[in-house]
Amino acid sequence: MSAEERRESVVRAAMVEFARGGYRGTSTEAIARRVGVSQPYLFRLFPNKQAIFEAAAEHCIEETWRAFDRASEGLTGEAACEAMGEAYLGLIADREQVMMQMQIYVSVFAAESVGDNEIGEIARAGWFRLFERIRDRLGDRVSATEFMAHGMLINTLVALGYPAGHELWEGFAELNRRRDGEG
Amino acid sequence: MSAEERRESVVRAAMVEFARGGYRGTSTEAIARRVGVSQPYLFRLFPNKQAIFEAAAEHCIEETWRAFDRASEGLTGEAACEAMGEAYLGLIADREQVMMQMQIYVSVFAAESVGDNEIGEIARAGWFRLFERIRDRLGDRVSATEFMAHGMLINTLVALGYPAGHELWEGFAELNRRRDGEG
DNA sequence: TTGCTAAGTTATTGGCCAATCACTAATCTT
DNA sequence: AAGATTAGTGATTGGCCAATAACTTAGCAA
Repeated sequence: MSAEERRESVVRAAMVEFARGGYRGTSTEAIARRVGVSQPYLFRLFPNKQAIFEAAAEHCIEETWRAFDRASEGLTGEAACEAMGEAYLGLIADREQVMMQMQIYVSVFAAESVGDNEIGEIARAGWFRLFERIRDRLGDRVSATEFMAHGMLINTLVALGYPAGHELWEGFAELNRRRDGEG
Repeated sequence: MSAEERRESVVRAAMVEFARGGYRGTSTEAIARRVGVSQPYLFRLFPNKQAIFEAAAEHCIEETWRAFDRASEGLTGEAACEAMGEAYLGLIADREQVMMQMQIYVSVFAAESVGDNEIGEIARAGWFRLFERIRDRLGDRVSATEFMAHGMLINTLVALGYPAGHELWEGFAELNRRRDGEG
């Protein structure tokens, strides 16, 4: 397998592992095992552990957008909003995608606390790009902000692991119904 | 100082450290240093590191509610919502309070991935209790859900470290103005 | 003043982990 | 077929860290 192909499989494996354990709680050994290569070989493909995390973070944000894009292609405004909302509910079927997003958020502060702004800049740029694309599709900033807010609530409910049918999920569903009714 | 008083100061110190580094990225040594005691003494006060994290998590959620409670005492409905929204903006002045919340969220999944449901149960119970109290104050479930969603968006913007005045913050402010106008 | 209790320390250990080094095996080039 | 490039491994190391064990100090009661 070429180095470039390997790098891609490392990024996918890293996403799964980092989603579970976070940056500090994930060993390069665990990533290597999942890829099926030796641990030292990761350091031929990436300069260090942080570079793997950054690549996984980039990939995660792009993947999120692709899911929204696919779901709402050709739509705008309220129709796009509904399509993307459904896409989000599909996305969270695997908790890992959501968890990786949250791991990015907490890693920014940790990194910046020790003087490293690199992850932060990647994350801020990536997240803002996601926001802009959503805003362009929904047509206005306020709708996009509200969409993101709902997304962040979903992330939290998923992370905390409330089972389907819990009152918190019901509350969210009711909120959506009411919004769709008004909109 | 009595053991009980020490335990309380450990919890406060632990919140700061865990907020920055997360569970795995925080050493008991760092917590002890912040408290001003030796590292092994922590294990006289708590059975293990996880117990310290759990205590800090509990404390964090309770503290959040106290801030809301103080701000909205005697108010209900829309007035309570505005008061609590302002309180939230005050809360995030120290990024640590917000970050500890997010660290709780990601720690639940990490713990449950290795078969430990304890943190998860504490976090789910604590967060739901927070939700119920807010719902009771705001008067209905949908308002509470929306309030929480906005809170989770704020958490994310804070975690990612967007500076005040960034378009994302402006979008949020506009959303609030519009909602207040309608409400 | 002795003996007890509660607060606290120093020293240590066993395990994990990122990263480096030196090496091997296969494929491609000329 | 020789030399060069590319993919990949095994062994190791130095540092960190949770937790334990053994010891110390200070107050207090009889």
